[in-house]
Amino acid sequence: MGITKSQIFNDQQNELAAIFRVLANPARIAILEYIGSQQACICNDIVEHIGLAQPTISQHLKELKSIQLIEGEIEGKKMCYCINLSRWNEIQSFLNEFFDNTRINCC
Amino acid sequence: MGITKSQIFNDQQNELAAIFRVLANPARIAILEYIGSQQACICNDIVEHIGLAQPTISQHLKELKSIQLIEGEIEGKKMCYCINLSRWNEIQSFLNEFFDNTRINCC
DNA sequence: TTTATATATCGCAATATTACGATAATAAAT
DNA sequence: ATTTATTATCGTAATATTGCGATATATAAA
Repeated sequence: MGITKSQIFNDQQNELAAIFRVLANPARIAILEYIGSQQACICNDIVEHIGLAQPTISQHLKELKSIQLIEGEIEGKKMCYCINLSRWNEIQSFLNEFFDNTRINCC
Repeated sequence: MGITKSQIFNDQQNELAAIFRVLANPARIAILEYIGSQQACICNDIVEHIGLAQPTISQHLKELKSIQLIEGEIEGKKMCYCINLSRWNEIQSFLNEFFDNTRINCC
């Protein structure tokens, strides 16, 4: 098999897992930290800062965009990426809800 | 290549990614939610509740144990799993730190 | 219009993950 | 001691992920 059986889980569980999956890579963590620390967040700067090949970074940025964690704005021939703050906060709350609701009984 | 280049990232980034990786699966989310909702958390109950094969559940439990999110206690021939509350809280704080520290400037 | 620069996409190789059947290991019950 | 019940491990097939070279695309500069 090898494929996650997402049909047997509910939307909230699948969405949580999807968010965690995007965050489950040190390059993407590093990219988010770098974007968060910069005023300007030019794609090429990210490539140089992280130390992975440009296509690799581009792919990671695409994954981060897929859950709206970051947004890209065209600036001439450059691309300015930034964190989507409202989505950032929304995801943080969503994760905290999961941690808070699950922290209960047992043993 | 296909392997994550963890050498080029720092410990905090790698640890964050490792935690997110364990959480990045709806079956493991469902297992955690189920364990959190029960007083007793017998392995076999988890198997029946989730609806995946017993070896699959056992493997997921192993992953959750690998980051100390849950603990298993032998009770006769049964196994009682429970959430490790101090680790649970520690991880929640660690993730919040990441979200809080990264939520900055840009655009 | 040609050239240079910046980013995205394609295709592939190397690994990692998910799921499960078969089976081993363990402990209670008979 | 044998059987039964519960959980773990092994091996494997199907897929997913990571990373990069080659290349396409797009815009600015010359």
